[in-house]
Amino acid sequence: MNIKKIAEMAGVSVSTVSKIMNNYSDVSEKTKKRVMEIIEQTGYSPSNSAKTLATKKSSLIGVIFAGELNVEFTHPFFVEVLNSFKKQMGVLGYDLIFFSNEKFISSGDYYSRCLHFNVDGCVIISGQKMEPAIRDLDRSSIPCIGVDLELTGTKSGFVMSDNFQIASKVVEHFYLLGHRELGFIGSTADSEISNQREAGYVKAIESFGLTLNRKWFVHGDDFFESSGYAAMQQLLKTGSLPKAVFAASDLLALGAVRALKEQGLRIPEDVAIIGCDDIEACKYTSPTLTTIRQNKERLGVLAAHMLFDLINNQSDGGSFVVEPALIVRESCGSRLTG
Amino acid sequence: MNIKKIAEMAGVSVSTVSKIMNNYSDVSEKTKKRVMEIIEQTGYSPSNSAKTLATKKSSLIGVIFAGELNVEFTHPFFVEVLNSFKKQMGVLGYDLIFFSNEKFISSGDYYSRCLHFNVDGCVIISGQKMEPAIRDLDRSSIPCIGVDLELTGTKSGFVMSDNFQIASKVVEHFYLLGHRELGFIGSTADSEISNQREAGYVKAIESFGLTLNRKWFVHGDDFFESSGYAAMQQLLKTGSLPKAVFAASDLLALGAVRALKEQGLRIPEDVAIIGCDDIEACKYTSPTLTTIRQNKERLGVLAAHMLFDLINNQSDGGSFVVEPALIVRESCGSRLTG
DNA sequence: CTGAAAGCGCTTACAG
DNA sequence: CTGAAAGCGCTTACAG
Repeated sequence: MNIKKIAEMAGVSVSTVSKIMNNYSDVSEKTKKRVMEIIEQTGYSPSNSAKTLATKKSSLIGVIFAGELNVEFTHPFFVEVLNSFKKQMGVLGYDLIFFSNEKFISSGDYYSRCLHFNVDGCVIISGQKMEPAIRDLDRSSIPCIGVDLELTGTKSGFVMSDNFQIASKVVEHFYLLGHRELGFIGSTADSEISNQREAGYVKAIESFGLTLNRKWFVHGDDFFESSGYAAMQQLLKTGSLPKAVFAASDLLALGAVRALKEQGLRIPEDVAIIGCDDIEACKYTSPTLTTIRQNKERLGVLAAHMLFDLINNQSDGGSFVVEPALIVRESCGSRLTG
Repeated sequence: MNIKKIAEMAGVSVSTVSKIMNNYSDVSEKTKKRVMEIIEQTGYSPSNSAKTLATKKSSLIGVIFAGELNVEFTHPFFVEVLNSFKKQMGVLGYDLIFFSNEKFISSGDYYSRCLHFNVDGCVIISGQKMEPAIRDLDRSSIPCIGVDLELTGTKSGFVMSDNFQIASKVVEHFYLLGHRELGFIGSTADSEISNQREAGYVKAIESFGLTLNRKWFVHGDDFFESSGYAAMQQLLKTGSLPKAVFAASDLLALGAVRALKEQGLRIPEDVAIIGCDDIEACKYTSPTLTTIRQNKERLGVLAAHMLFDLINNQSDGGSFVVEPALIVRESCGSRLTG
């Protein structure tokens, strides 16, 4: 079934059918109705490739996981942002296409992939480090929104949680619980997100008038559980432990918890722990994990609307920062103050 | 940049460039080399829409989550299958497109969506219940692979874990631990997967010569934690508890654990629990959860290869069943036998 | 081994 | 309000 057959069946021209499908006003109600009925009956849906070829618009949004090849769909934070993004983008009339990295990651040529598929825009989800190829895309004329990734191109924007505020809420919570000796577990120096959280943490410690002790700051190789475990072991080896530790991700926190438990240490009595992300597992761990929740749904919805506006030239990009929330569970004990 | 410009730059015809791009043999090495160099330099990538329009092949695979609108990317089991599927499909030269349900779920017209995008094939991931629209797709000439979903069309196939074997391994484990009073927590009667696991469980109980006690069989509204919690509360209310419970998903199991703990009951001392799926959280819960691991990576890889063969007419569909593995953790106690 | 031309299914000025 | 025709960027018989 194609537009020509529909036109024949309705006894009108192809142009007229096209106009009706695209809601042009200069068609009589009568022909419109007749054609619509035929479209309805036949279940006709215009070929996206032909339409794309003619208009240079595909109604497709490219989804790019920058950096970490093996994470993608299993990353608990991004997947939730993506879920909300997809839903909102669907409402706005777009579908999502996922670029397979395998063949292209070496050349890393995301830009030509975008041209290849004629995507109307991209959402770029940050991995560990920024690939140069992402910069090319950012600088191009293709609308891009970064999630937890600062995109600065003229047709780009980004959304992220306020990492400074995240850190500040953590320090405040520790402070109110009476903890003065604070440690940190982060990812590698490559990770923008980890660095921001660390910088915010340092800043907050200082602004609360607490002593900053760098020996309690350790780093893993990524944001995963085994890195947190290794990092805490590193701390344990020094023989000196902080009273409270902020980990830059929940999985890092859970790894740290495991290392502490293995040494017979109690949480929160011996060491209080706060994670970051509020992944589902936090509720089921022992102790349940106090953490910072990012508003993933809102991040996804914002990303979708920003991208939509960028595509339709109703925005020049910019950025939105979403406020995080402290989720108090068991891993820090109860508040001492009201 | 397009094929015409490449042709001009190389001083050859468009046809020749096309042949080179598509690895036709009847081109001289000399021209081939010259053209390839120009393609390299310019970073030219042919328009997918033009190609699709001309060939009726898009190198795109449609991904469909059938049924559950809100689950999608946050479903811990499917997301891992999908990750492996995507990777393998990428190697085979395909990209993935995700249909937005929002506009179409009412009409549920997946088939016309497939035509719209000219997808070469589809992977359909089962939700709670089977939508009629999936049947239409299954019956169509578009190659489809179901994941945990029995597709029977002539151009269809499916992969799933052996649910009978899952149940049998659970019963065996309970049996060897000395448990004779076995309960079950499932999802709704709509769920094919839950039903299969239950049927397998019943069969295994009987073949082990144990007494089947239907009063210990309860069902939630879905596969999620809160359903498991509610289901266990239902059991608790009856005043009679089994010694061991198999839940059709890990989240159901975790909900059940929560309900038991709230009543001061100990796991595994008072009730042993086995879940299903081996989601990440199992390792972090208290107690850690004994479960059945489905080989998600293998399911994804198999789905990809089966779909590829179906697309290339090298197969008539069929199905693969993947063997599950029992993962022993703390929620059943230690084995009493060797 | 190379190229001219028709065709894929749309949209969009443009003419009427 | 309606339609003929060119064009989007490819591929593919076909002729040479």
